[in-house]
Amino acid sequence: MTTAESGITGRSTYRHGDLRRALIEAGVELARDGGPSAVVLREATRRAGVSPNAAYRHFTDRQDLLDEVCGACQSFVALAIEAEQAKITDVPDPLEQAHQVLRAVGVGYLHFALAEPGLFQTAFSASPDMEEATNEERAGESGLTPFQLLTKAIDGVEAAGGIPPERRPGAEFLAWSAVHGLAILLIDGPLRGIDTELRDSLIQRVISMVEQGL
Amino acid sequence: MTTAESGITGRSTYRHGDLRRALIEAGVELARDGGPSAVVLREATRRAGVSPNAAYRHFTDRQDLLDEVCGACQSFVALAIEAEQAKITDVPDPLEQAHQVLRAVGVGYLHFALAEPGLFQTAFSASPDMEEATNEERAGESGLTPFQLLTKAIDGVEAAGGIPPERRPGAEFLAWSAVHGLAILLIDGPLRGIDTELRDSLIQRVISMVEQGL
DNA sequence: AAGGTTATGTATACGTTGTACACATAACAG
DNA sequence: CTGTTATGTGTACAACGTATACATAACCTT
Repeated sequence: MTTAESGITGRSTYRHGDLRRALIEAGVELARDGGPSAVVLREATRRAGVSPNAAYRHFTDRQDLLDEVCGACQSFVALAIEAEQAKITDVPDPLEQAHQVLRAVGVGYLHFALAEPGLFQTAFSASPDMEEATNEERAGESGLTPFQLLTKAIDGVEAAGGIPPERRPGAEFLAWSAVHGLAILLIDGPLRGIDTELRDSLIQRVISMVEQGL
Repeated sequence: MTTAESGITGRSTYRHGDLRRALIEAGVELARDGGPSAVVLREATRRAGVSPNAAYRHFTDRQDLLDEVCGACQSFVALAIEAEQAKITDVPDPLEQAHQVLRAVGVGYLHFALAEPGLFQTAFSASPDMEEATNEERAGESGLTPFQLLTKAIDGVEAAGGIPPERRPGAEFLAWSAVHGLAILLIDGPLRGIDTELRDSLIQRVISMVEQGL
C-alpha cells in the first residue's frame, strides 16, 4: 500500500521502509564470513544503501546491532537442531526415543557449527544471556532457543528414566559444555580441518560421553 | 653494561632496550582486563613510552603482537595447571594417582579461567595451534603447554589402566571439550556469576563426566 | 679512534571505524 | 492543510592499524 513496499528492498522512497531488518540481515551476511568482529556498522549501512548514521535510529550502537545479529544466529542454530530432530523416526522404547532427541540436539548443534562457523561463533559471542526466557528472535520453529531445546531434551531423558532425578539439576550445563567445547575445537582449535571420518567419530563419542556421564 | 640496562624499563637512552618484551607485557595487561580485543597496538606502545610505529620493528602487525600475548597467556594457564598438580600428595593406588593428576588439569584450567577471564579468553582466542610442538613461549615450568599437560595426564591414566587402549586416541579432545566448554559457560555464558558452591559442584561433575566417559 | 652499516626509534599521513550533533525530509495526525 | 514526529543525511571528531620517509645511535670494521 504505502510507497515503501515497492521492491524487495524498499528504495523508491527516501524512507527505507524496513531498515532495521535490512541492517540485521546485512549483519548476518557479514557474520557469515568473518564472525562477530566482521559485523561492522558502516558496512551494514552501506549494504542497505543508507548513510552510516541512519543505523542509530534503530540501534543504540554497534553492540546493539550485534546483539540482534547474535539473536538471529541463535535462531538459526535452533532451526538446525529442530531439523535434526525431525529426522527421528519413532522407536518403541521411550528411553531410546528420548536419547535420540537429545543426540539430535548435539548433532544439529555441531553440524551447524561446522557448516556455518561464522554464524555459529556470532551466535555465542558475548551472548547477553543464552537462555533469556523465550526471546522469539532467538528461537526456531518451535519457539524455543537452542538452550531451551537442550533443556527440553534432557527433561525427556529424565522422564524416561535415563537420569537419576538427583543428578538432573544442572545436567544441561554439562551437556552443553561438552558439545560446545568440541564445536570450538573443530572450528578454530587444533581439530580444525580434521578428517571427516575422524570428526564424525569424535562427535559421536562426545555425545556418548554426555549420555553416560549425566 | 650497556646504557640500556639502567632502570626497570630501559628509558635513559633513546633505544628502549627491550621493547619487544615490554610490548608483550603491556599487551598482557590489556588482555587481563578486556580480553583479546583490548590488546590495542597503539595503547601498548603508549604504555611502553614509545611511538606507535616502533612496534613494527618487532611485530609484523597487530595480529603478530596478539599472537605473542596469546602465547604468554597460554603459559600462564600451564603454570596454573602445574600449581594445581603440585598440590597432589602421593597416594598408594597408581590409578587413583593418575586420576588426581588428570583432575588437577581440569581444576587448574577452570580456576585460572575464573580468576583471570581476560587472560584465559586471550589464551584461546584464534590460537594458531593449541598444541604447536613444544613452543617454549606457551609452556609452563615443565616446558609443556596446557594441551600437552592434558595429553600427558591422560597418558598416565591409560598407563594405569584407566582407559581401554582402543579408546585412548582422541581422548584428550573429549576431555578438553568438556572442561573448556564449562569454562566458557562460567565466564560469559549463562552460568556467569553463579554461586560459588554450585560452581564448584559443576566443576567436579564435569570432571567426573570426563573420567567416566573416557 | 673514525666512519660506514644497520637496528631501532620518530614524524607524518592515509583510510577505516564508531558515533555525536545539527539539519532535512516526508509520513502521519489533527 | 499544517504541525509533529519518525527517519533519513551531512559534517565532524577521535581512535585505530599501518605505510612511507626520515633520524639517531649502537655496532662492526678498519
